[in-house]
Amino acid sequence: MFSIGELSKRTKVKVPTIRYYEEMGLLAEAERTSGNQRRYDKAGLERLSFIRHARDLGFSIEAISSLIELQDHPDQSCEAATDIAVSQLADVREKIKRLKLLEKELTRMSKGCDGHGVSEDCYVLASLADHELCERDH
Amino acid sequence: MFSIGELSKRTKVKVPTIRYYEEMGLLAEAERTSGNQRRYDKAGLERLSFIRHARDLGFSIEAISSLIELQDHPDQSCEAATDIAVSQLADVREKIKRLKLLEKELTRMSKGCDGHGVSEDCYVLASLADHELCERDH
DNA sequence: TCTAGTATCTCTAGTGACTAGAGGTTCAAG
DNA sequence: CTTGAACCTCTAGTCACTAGAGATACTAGA
Repeated sequence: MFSIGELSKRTKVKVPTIRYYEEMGLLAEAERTSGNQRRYDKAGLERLSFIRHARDLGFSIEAISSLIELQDHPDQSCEAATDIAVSQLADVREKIKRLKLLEKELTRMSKGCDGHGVSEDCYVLASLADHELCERDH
Repeated sequence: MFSIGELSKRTKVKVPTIRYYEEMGLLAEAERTSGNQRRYDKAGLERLSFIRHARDLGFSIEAISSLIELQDHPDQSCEAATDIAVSQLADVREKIKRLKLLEKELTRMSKGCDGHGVSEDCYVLASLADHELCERDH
């Protein structure tokens, strides 16, 4: 059994975040000492690691909730879990696509001005003001 | 002179968002009719287009504030503007890098399970529970 | 056993960039 | 002059935390 600080150190999840996850129902309510402090065991550590890993991969709290629900019912079909992962993957791909367009546009803008002139002639500012200067949608 | 609804239509920025930008100081306080409704002119339209374009490119409200400040002083050096653009570009590149790692990991996970088994054997859930199963950092 | 210092507790409020809704007023067309 | 859409302000909610206040608990050393 270890304290919330110890759990925090081991999982690299900040203490207030752990409490927040408990409040959101991702973590079961922890056991308490006589002085009302939380105490965790291996199961708690594993669950928090799971949550942290999923968050790192960009899953929402809601999605993680569903994943945990599935984890707690090992006999149920895991279709929902793969669905969530696949949809998360689609999401990530969409974001990458969008960011690549931004990258192109920002690169073009930055190259257009060396920063040594005055605002009036700045290509960065001109590009922002006039969308026509952009090469493509973004 | 046109109404906030008209401005919204022309810029594709929602009405409450326009009011929000005004509150945040991005847009100057609009003139009002005798009945207290906002009225905009070409300058207002252009400024909002600028803001919208910058937001589309992922600039923060704070960054846009600085850019507008520079725009309002055409005689000043535009170094700060290019700095902002370059840092935004670095930010976007960083995000792309990170998302690509996630994409790889999520692809691997999704491929590992067809969704037809039970949760207990689900590779998606197993991967989330055990970081060791991942190929690389993310 | 006492004490000092760190860790923990709960609660409230703030972040960014909006979005939603209530309840009331103004505008423009017919 | 009426009707209905558009507008007004204000408050609160979103997501996933983060920060801070003020109080209590734990733990290591004297």
